[in-house]
Amino acid sequence: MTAFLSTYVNKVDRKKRVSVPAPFRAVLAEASSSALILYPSFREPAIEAIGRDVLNQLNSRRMSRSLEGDDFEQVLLGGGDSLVETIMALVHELPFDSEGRIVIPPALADHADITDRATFVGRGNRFQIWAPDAFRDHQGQAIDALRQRMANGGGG
Amino acid sequence: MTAFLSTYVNKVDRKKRVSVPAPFRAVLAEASSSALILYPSFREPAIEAIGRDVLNQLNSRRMSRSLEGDDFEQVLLGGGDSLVETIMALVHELPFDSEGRIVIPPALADHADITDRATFVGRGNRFQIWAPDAFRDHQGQAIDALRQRMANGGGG
DNA sequence: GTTTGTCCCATTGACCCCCATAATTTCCCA
DNA sequence: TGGGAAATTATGGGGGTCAATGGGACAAAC
Repeated sequence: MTAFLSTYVNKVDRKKRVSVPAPFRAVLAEASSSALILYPSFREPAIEAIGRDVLNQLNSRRMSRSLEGDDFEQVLLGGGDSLVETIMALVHELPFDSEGRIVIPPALADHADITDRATFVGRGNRFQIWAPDAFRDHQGQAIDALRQRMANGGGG
Repeated sequence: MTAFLSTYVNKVDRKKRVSVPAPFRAVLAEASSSALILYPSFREPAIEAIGRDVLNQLNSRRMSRSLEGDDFEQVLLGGGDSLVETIMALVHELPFDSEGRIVIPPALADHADITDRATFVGRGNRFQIWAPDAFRDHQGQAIDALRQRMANGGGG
């Protein structure tokens, strides 16, 4: 499985369109469905993005776990995993136009404070979309924290 | 698996291209994918380099571990391993041209202060790319430190 | 009628492929 | 062992291709 790697900053045009970086599109195209799933991050002012296939895997795994445990209440009424259930409701499935662009739904653009530019951040199995300034700050802090951790005898 | 060994200094041409030493390319070609992954070192003003297959293994292992452990939060929002997630964003996957050259991304060239020449340093499982002057200094200090430690009765 | 959204075409600039050359190394054979 | 030929490697440059971006046309919704 190829991964989402690296960071790209693309422009949001006046029609609110933004190109998804070609390497990310290529990763999505490898999966059975190349559709794109977006939802807000709960930890950060960012949009999370995964392929449709990941969501399918996740849900079938949830279902089979409930069935194997004879937890029919979970299958019929849910309730055991509020994080996943909440995210399922917040998800947007977006189509690409013929040039590989998407239109970010206003609710998500608001959440990440994205206006005229968007930073696409590879995270391996998924990627994120940030407002460029916010991401710079966030990444700087993350790197500082890691440097500290490694200087204090951490591995890596 | 054969290892990255020895040190080579190559020229960066005016198109910012630089040949990866043929012995290093040969090591990469042994893997399923011969693509090259670069990312900044956190400890030194140098670029770290590994094969693409290493990242693939790392990511698929992360994904299957999360799914099998029913850690859906990790799949959807990440957060369990800030080192890996941060590096995924800093990574660049570089293609070779038909002559075995790469173009070092500006962000990485800046980090290592590489302009017209680049030193390729074998480190066994990975290799590094340095500005030649910086590497000379660094290596000199490393050797001095080792001499001291051994003179003081230290082990390897 | 106005607005929203999607499809299609145009432009530009960066990147990658191809070709060429020179220097080095390897190989082969005497 | 030495010398020459062939292959490989490092380097330089031109041009075609593709990705990112912009804008217009058409259809659907309000």
